[in-house]
Amino acid sequence: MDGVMIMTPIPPRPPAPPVSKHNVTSIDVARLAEVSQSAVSRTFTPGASVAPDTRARVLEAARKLGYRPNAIASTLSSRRSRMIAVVLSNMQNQFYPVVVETLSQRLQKDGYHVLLFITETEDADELLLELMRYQVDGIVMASTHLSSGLAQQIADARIPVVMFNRTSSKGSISTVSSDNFGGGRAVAYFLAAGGHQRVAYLAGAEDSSTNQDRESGLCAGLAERGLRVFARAVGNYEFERAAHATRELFGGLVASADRPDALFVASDHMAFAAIDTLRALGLRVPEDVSLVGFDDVPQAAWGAYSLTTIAQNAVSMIEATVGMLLQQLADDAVTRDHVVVPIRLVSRTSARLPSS
Amino acid sequence: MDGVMIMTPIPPRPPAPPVSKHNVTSIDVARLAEVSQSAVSRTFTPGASVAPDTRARVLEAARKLGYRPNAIASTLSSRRSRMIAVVLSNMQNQFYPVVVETLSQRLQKDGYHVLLFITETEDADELLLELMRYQVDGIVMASTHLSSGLAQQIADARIPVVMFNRTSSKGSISTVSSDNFGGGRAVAYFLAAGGHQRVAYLAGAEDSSTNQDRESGLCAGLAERGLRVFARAVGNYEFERAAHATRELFGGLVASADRPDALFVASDHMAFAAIDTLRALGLRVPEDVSLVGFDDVPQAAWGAYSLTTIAQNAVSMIEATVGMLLQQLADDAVTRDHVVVPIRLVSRTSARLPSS
DNA sequence: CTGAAAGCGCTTACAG
DNA sequence: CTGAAAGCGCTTACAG
Repeated sequence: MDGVMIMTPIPPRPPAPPVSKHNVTSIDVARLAEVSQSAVSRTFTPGASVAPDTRARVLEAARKLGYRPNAIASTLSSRRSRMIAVVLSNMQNQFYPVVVETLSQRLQKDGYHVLLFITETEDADELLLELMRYQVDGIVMASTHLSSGLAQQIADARIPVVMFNRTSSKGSISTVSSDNFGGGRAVAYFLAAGGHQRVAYLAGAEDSSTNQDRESGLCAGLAERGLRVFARAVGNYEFERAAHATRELFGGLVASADRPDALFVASDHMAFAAIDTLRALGLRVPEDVSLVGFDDVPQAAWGAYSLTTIAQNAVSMIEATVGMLLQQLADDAVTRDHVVVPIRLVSRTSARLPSS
Repeated sequence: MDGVMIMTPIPPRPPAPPVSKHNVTSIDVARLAEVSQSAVSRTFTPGASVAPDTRARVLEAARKLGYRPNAIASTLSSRRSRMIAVVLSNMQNQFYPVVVETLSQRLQKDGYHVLLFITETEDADELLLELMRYQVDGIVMASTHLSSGLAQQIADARIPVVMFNRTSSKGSISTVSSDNFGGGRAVAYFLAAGGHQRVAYLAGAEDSSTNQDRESGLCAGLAERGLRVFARAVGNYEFERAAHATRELFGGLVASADRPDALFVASDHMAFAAIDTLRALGLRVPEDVSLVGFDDVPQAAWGAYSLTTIAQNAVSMIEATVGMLLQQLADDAVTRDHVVVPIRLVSRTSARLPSS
């Protein structure tokens, strides 16, 4: 029966109640309240000057009629939609659902709404242009990169953009990211202090700034401790590819003394795949291999993984993002800032502790 | 340094290029193409009648000017926004990120956009009213319930609504859900066939239709096999509460022969908490306790859990949801259908298999 | 504080 | 197929 659906039609609704098709507008309210349409508009515009009793009569009439200002009409005339576009890919990585949830609640708190776009592809240009048709007040890009041509177009249109959890080589767009380099280095220090000699790296997407910075940090930190990256494979931030990369790194060396004794994985999502794979190979975590992830997604704390990882402070990152957006909206000016949010190493049980 | 941010200001942009603040409109395009503004509008309206060479001149002019029709103005005059509101809570449960991703890609394919609302609270009414200000073409409710008063208002406004993964006792709103009763019953059959005698149930939110149907199915199925639910605790679809509920069910009985030998958990998300907790208590899954979840989220397949579970067919559910929405939009009529999508038991290793 | 009126940028009968 | 024009429901100077 797979794939079949059971439809249970319900008899047609009883004849519609005598509700006019006409939506109630500010003019209807004005008529009932015996004021001008402008007065109605002002009553619903924060900060506009309306006499207290005018306002009271308007509100009363609005309540009676069930009036709500039409946000689309308001957008057309005020050029403010109170919509923020959020562009994402990769909802598989639990970091992003957390971000979407926190971000959307944060924006709702300030009366903004989220227009969501999910794209797996690199075809961000067409998508962004489509977004701009909706007169969004700002854009949060937590996915892909921006072509420089498009970045220029958006800047010309005076739409604030923030790149979230990625930096741009051009520096021409505002960015918010964690201290990825510092995170990679902290892992290096931690593993070196734990006496590990052969630290492998499981990379995310090669062309992503997060991966590059985390890896640079790891290399720099290991170098400071007289070590270097012992082995490396690429997981592209994907679960299956991470499992495969782990097999590459350990597959032939399970019984060998020459296998990595530690593995730094560029994201928790890939780290779960790595742990599953190591265990399937018969290797124990952390007795045989210490493992450290990056993100501190909710599952990292789950008992079956208990992942030592670098925590990204999603709340701070979002606070910075929203702050930058709202500031630019308030000033009616597009700026370019680069915020780097500190990270924190969360030690659980997937990596051997420094013996000290 | 936790909580501190490092801001790296970038010098102000060079003087803006000579781009007029004026957005390019259909009038600008009409002027350049030497046609009427109506002709421009028709060129961008699928199905409108425009002579081929008029269209060509318009497109050429539009390309030169970088023109894109303003979707807000279009919404105001056509009363079609091509935006669908999606209301969610609980992005922690990985089923919902999967749904958001699939749903938003499915809608994008048809030229619709997702206006996202995340609400933890039961205060859906205010939220929905706010949504309606944006003239959304339809609403997908994958969260909370609808007060009957509000449901009526929405129906009066002729806005199609689909309740996703929940049913309503009133039947006055379209719904799409899995065969939750059938899923619960399938679990009962499966566990009974595996020789389990003491089947416990870890409930989701008591007032949710999904929980009620899954539990009814379990009870019915067990009854058919001459069994009944041996014990029960409530996890409310939350991870921590599920862990706590598991301790309630097994805490004092670890060494007892009188503890449950199987546990059906109303969602995978809670099932992960249950497995972690059982293991922490020293109980083996499935040797000491068989465990079955519901949803088949991506993590259910992860090695550390390898969860036997009832798979919801998210793609079919979404297809049905979008189909109903688009159909109603096309017919300009609000209907009420109830779609039930078949489920499938996915047997992994967290539950003992029927010996046959 | 208030009202009349122009304007935001489209769509859509209507007449040709 | 085409153009002139009304209208969608607001906001916002402007004048009082």
